[in-house]
Amino acid sequence: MTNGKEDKEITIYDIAKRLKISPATVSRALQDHPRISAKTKKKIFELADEVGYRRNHFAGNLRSQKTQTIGVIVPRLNSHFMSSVIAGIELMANEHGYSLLISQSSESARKEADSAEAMFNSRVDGLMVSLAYDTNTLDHFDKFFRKKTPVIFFDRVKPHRSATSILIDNYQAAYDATKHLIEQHCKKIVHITAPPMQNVYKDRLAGYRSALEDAKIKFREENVIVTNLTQEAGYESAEKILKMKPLPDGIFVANDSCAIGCMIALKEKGIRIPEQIAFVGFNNDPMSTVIEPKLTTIAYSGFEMGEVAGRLLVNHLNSTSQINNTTTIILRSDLIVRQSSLKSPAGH
Amino acid sequence: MTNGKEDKEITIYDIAKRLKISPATVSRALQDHPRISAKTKKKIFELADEVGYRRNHFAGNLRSQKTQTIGVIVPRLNSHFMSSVIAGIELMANEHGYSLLISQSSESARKEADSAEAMFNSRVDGLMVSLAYDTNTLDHFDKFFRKKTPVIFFDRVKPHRSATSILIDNYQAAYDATKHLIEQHCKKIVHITAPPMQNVYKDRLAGYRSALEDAKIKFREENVIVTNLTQEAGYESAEKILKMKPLPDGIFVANDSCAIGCMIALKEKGIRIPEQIAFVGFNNDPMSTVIEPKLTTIAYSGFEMGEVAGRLLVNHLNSTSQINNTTTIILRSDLIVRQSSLKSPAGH
DNA sequence: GAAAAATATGCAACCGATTGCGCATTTTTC
DNA sequence: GAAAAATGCGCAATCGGTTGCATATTTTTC
Repeated sequence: MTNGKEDKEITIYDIAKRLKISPATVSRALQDHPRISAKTKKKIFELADEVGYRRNHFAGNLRSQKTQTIGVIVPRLNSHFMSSVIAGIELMANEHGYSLLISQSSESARKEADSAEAMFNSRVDGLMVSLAYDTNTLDHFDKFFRKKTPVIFFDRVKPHRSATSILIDNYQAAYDATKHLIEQHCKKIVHITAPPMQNVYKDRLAGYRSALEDAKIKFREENVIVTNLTQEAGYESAEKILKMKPLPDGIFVANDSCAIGCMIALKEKGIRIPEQIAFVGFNNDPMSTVIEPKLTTIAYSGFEMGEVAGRLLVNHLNSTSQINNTTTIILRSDLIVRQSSLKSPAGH
Repeated sequence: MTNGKEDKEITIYDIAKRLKISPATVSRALQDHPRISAKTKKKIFELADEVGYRRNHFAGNLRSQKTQTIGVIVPRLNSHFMSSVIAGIELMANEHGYSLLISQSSESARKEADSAEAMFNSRVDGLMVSLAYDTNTLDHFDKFFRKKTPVIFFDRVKPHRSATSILIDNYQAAYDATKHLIEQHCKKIVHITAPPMQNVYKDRLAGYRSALEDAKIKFREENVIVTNLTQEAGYESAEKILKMKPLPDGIFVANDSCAIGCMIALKEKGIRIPEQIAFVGFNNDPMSTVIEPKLTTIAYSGFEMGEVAGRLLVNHLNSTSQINNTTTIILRSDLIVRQSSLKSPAGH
């Protein structure tokens, strides 16, 4: 069959024996330790290469008590935004020799806690989390904080003195989105969002409110619809909207899929968008360019967020930088104007 | 601060000492070894629980030469289908104590080989792969085959005597899709697909062709448009279509996003869908219900595919079943008829 | 050219769980 | 009641790198 050599794993002991030196020297050489002479290193690297030596992570990690693994917990894996974030994290992690342990909470705080427990037991070197819908305490991460394992929250975050957060300025983004609707002469703007338990929804609500007030439009509780932001929820919200008198002339939704569900329902009822009701979403999901009219939305890159989070964690773990110096990182977001919000003829 | 106990990791030695028994007994008890008495086990479990013992994977894996890790390589992470598959795999893997090492090839055979190499070096217990666009050899998996590490291909597969494949019947699905268009009285049906290097595209092309021939419609090379199946490619393909004389009256696209790109472009040119041109896509992407008219498509569950693949691998690794007995698993797929293909008034 | 400093390598004890083998104790067998 | 079988547990080696400390060798210093 095969060579025979290829079947047995090569260890540093094999290399040491062949070169008549000690395993310690081989180990150090492989780590590019300064105390090993260039000549010896060369010999070792060449032989290692020749015989196809592969470091055994388990032996090394056992000794060094590092796992070279990063845990990632997200609400769900199969959303465009989240899978982009993960792609970004993966890129950074892979580049620096870290592996990813990925788990989803399915928007449940309990499963999030379970995942955290599992991650803890797997002794991940660092943890990245985007919180579930109904997470209202960070107690399940206490173990990590106590052990000084770095934890990074992204997008859906909660402030904590031992953790770093990466997110966009949700307040400002929502302010801009709402202001844009106002500039399109909307007078009655509805906001569809999730329960304001998570920062993202609380801040978006606040931004919406401020924009209204700055334009001397009174904020009204009854113009805020709280849902779970799924596409179905959007569809159902349309009913509530149709019952409003007068009908709103603008709707700002805290996420695109929900906005799209709502638009579809309203269109079925014969509402013209944007003429009767203008729409702004949030996230720049690929779907936002498929719906008709195309959806105005807030764009921010999940991939970039993943990269930033990944880089931050990796740098900290390799201690080129201390994570503690940073508690919050704000990434850029942009309002992308499309037809769904353009009442004025400016929109070519 | 904290208890003090919580800071140091508990090992089986600690438990052994406290109970005045040997670590071997503790180890065996924790594995529910039959030779340890129920009484002893009980004591051990209780203490382990009390002091918060966590098994050290590294020590165990080092000894047992198992990593309890499954490698996953996908073309890209941020597609609805792929992230669903991964969600399915994650579920199964997690349930059985396996971790996932995830990596993306970005549709490049070279990066796929790199990832495979990395997975091999991480000594994954098993590997799941959906092949990149331009992968035309499985040589980069030889190492796994030689080492008898199980490899499962899913969706985008290539037959190999040492690997198992999980996929749908692409031929039949494409046949059904095309037949459906024919039943809608389409006479000239265009097929947009990717280069037929991968099974999925080859089989879909064959199904399309057979359906035509069975309906006594001549298959014409010039009615097949080869692209990379992105949404942009669909958009661009519309140009080619508009130049055809006569215009086709039906288009079967090998994936939804490309179909949608094409539909958007055609709509912009004033083509009426489905009246002038009927559309059928493939994958049942969430976008397919957002486009107008809603897209008829082939539905199959990525989540389920992930679950099946995960279960198969896990069972094999736990040797409750041998994977070698199975070389191919075909999952169910369904034609979902929506407005985009309904020329006849039968549509609801 | 001897002492001091710098460089290069080795020894051996870890890290924590697993497991073949052996011994001791208890139970079964006839 | 002695031999055989079953049960319960411990000893000690093992998996493969890592690293503090010691030792050996070379280079520098004056």
